[in-house]
Amino acid sequence: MSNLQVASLPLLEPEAAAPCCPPLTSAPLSEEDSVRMAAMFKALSDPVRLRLFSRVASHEGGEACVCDIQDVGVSQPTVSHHLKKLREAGLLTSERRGTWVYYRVAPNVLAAMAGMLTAATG
Amino acid sequence: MSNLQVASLPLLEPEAAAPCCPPLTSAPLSEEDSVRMAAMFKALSDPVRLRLFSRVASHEGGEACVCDIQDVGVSQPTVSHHLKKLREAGLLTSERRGTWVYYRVAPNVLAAMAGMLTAATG
DNA sequence: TTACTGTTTCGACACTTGTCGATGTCCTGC
DNA sequence: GCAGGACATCGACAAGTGTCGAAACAGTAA
Repeated sequence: MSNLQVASLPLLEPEAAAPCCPPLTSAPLSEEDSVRMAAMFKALSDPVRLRLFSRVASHEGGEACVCDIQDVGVSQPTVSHHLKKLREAGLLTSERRGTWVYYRVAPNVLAAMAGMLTAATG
Repeated sequence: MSNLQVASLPLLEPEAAAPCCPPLTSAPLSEEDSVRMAAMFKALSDPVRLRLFSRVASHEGGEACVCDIQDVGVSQPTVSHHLKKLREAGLLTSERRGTWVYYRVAPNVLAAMAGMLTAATG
C-alpha cells in the first residue's frame, strides 16, 4: 500500500496534472469540475494545513522533512493527518530518505489553481 | 429583531479582502494570515458553492439574481445558505432590486487569491 | 386588504472534520 | 538481538457542515 512515488524529477509529463478546470469566470462550472476543484480548495481550507503547505513551499531546496515544519501548535499525529490530506489532494508529494520523510509541492498545482481564479482578462 | 440584512450589507468590505496575505511560497505563513486565507479557500471548498460562484462570475453583466443560478441540484433554502456563506466570506456582494436579489463577485478577491497561489519565483 | 412570488431564516438531522493519546511501523545505531 | 527516534495509523470524541421542510420576510399586483 506504500505510495511513495515522485522520487524522480519532473521529466516525464509535468503538464499532465495541471489541466483540471477552466477559469471560474469563463463559464458556469460543470458538476464534475466543481467536485474536483472543490477538493483542491478544501485541502487548503484549514489554517494548519495552509501553514504546513506554506512551510514546505517556502523551504529552501523546495522540500522539507516533517521535523522541519511540525511546529505549528498541534500534536504530531495531527500534523501527520494534515500532511496526508495534502498528499491525497495532490498538493504535496512525499519521499522517505533514511529516517526522515521529505515533502515537496507537487508540480503545476499552484499554477493550475491560480489559473482557475484568474479572470479571462478580456 | 432582524429586519435589515440584504440591502445594506455590513459584512466585509470588498477592498479589505484584497491585500490579505503574501504568496504561499514566499515565506512561512503566519498564524493570523493562515486563518484569514483558510476562510477564503473554505468558502470555495464546496462543489455547490463553487458552481454558484461560477454562475455569478460568468453571468452576463457580471451579476445574476438567485432565480438565474439556483438550479444546481439542491433545494432553494440550501442555495440561499451557500450564497450567504459566499457573502460572509467577502467573495460575493448582494443587492435587492424589487422582487429579486442580485449577486455579483466582489472586486479584487479573485486576483488576491490568485496572487497567494502564484509563485514569487516567476 | 388579499393573494402570489422570490428569498431568507429557523430547527432538526446525518454526516464530516480536526483533534488528541495510544499504538504501530520503519529506519539507524549499538 | 535491543533501544530509540521519526513518522504514520488507530480509535474516540467534540465541534462543524450540508441538507431539508416548514415558516417567516419582502415586494408586487389585483
